Amino acid sequence: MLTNRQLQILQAIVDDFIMFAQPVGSRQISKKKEITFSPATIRNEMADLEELGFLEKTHTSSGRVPSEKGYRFYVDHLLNPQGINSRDIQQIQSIFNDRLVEVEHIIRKSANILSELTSYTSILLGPDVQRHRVKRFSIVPLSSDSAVAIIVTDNGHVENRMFSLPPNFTASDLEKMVNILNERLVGVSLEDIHKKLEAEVLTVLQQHVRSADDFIHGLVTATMHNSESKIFYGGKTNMFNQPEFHDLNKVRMILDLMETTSQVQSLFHPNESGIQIRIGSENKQLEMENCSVITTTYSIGEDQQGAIAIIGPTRMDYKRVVALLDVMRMDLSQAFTKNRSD
Amino acid sequence: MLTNRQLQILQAIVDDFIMFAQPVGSRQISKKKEITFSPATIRNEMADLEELGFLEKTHTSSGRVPSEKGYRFYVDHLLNPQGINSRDIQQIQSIFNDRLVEVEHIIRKSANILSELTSYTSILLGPDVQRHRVKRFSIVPLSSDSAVAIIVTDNGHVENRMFSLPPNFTASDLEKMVNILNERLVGVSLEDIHKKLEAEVLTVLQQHVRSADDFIHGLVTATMHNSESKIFYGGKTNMFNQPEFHDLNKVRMILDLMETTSQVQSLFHPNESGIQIRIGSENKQLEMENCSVITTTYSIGEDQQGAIAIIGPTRMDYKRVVALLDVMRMDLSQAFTKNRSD
DNA sequence: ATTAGCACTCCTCTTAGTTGAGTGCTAACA
DNA sequence: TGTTAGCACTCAACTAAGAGGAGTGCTAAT
Repeated sequence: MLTNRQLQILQAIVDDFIMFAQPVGSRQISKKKEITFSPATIRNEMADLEELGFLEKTHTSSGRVPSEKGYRFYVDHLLNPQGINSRDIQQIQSIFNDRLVEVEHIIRKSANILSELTSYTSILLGPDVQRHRVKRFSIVPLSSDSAVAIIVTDNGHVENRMFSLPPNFTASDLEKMVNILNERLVGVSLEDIHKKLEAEVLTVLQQHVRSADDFIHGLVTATMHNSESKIFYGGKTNMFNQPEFHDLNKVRMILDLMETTSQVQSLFHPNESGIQIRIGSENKQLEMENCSVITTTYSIGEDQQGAIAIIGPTRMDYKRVVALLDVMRMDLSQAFTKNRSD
Repeated sequence: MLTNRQLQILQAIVDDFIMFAQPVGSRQISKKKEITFSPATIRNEMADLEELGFLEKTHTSSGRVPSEKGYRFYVDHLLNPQGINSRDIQQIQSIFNDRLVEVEHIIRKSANILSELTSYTSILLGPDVQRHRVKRFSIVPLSSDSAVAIIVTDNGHVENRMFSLPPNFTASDLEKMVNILNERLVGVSLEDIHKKLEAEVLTVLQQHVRSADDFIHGLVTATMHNSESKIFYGGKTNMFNQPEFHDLNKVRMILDLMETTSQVQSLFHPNESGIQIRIGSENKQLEMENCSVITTTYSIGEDQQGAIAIIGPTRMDYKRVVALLDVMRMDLSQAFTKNRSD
């Protein structure tokens, strides 16, 4: 158990390092007004804190730097939630100023504002399209041998896919088909379409429409690799500002990671609620060794969910980011559920 | 006018510098087998070439480096077109292997393969959606007060936009509306929809559908900011490989530029045909001082056009990139026009 | 228990010296 | 007259040595 004084010193060190990115020494700490004891005392405490694993030295006679354990303790116990200033709130509100109807626009704008306010990189996940339900299914023929299948979901999302038509496929065939599909698929979620098609609809179609096999096959494969939730980025190059990322290789690895959808998605932890903080190697990705990732979720409508992530150095301004994310998630959730009941 | 020997030396220097990224000296050149004269002679010629502005020195006693004028001369006069090897061609062909129907998939894959083959960054512009023509217009109501408008174009592209319905808008209103819109809009290109709506359709609609004003207004604004052609990137971080981009600031500026749609679009010169090469400051963007951009176009269907750009250092392997782009544009054009007449 | 004092560490910056690649010029050569 | 060998000179890049300074740990005094 840490003494009060140790807590105070640990906090001062982490705060200072977050601010200046320089190893912090005992004198530096002693100058702060909330600190009442001498550099020598601080040095003793620092030695203890180091022994406990909360601090590290870069070399024998350097100042101290928080360890991952130090950051962890800091965010768990020393992060007295603090409001953000009104200018920040104003900026966030500006997202909703221009009465944008489309979810996508709002999210895109949110990503940009978040990265601006934090000066880190933001990633926003849109709603999970897989859980939308089919509102309307339609097919628009383009030529004698190709057509576009369109699915509109209850949330107004539109999925579309081109496919080729079997030869001698008539307009009435198509109509029958669309009718059958609408009867059966409306209300089914996108993730279930594939199953549903194979289990029920396939046989019905084969009874009513000739030469449908090819067609169905195309349709099934088309619905198989459905699109995942869209990903929006803000401030991709913001990390260049951070002194810890003056290393080309690190930056490159992170940028590359952000191009890989699956990697990005594994940054999120949709099952946990509230705000999650992963510090350095707590992230599964090796590339993220020197990064912290703060994530949270927001709700879209009744049962949809989106997610937000902020990526920065482990020396991240946790207090500010957590506060900002908190406001953001609330505002987004509110905007998207209000929208719906409009 | 340059002598034969000067041409030979200039070519050797540019080739060498492209390969090794090091200032090249007279000895280095004299060792090449196609060079038959001594270092001293080469030094004299180099001095002349420098005076003529084709070469530069990094300091008094360094080897020579091609100037922008040198590169320009090189690509204009010394770039004997050379085939690419069969492995490259095979890789390019692999884009078309898996019978993808969708333009978007092919383009996405092309961007990746191009960046792999060149080890530079590739940017592909999809077809210019603005010039597609409306094939079908439809509206799907989501709730009592909102709906999705969907436009399917002759090329199978789907545009959709949410908008709010005026209160007391009935299903039959909607049907009338959709019928009118289809009668008038089918065959109109997306860029003209806006005009057409205002000029003709507006009055007709007002006659037939009550309380349509709001609706039309929404529709008009929705069609106004239509989406531009989609942009696909390949190998965004490839430039990290180039020694000239070991400078964080340069990389950052270029990456930032690539996030700005308007900037990216101004890299292209759609009116010129064939393959364009912009070297260093020939690019309008300041950020591109140290880059060369090679662009070309490919055709999609009868009258659509896409574009390709490769961004690399001025010390780019022009010969290879030009050859690759040439194959690529042909293959893409062929694939997309074949697809259509299938 | 706290703190002033002090020896010690080691990073960082500066200066000086060395090396080597490459040039330009001159004079010899074919 | 064009080509080339030879040589003095330049300058970036590397190495070594020394000075300065921030910061520590320990001891002894308060």
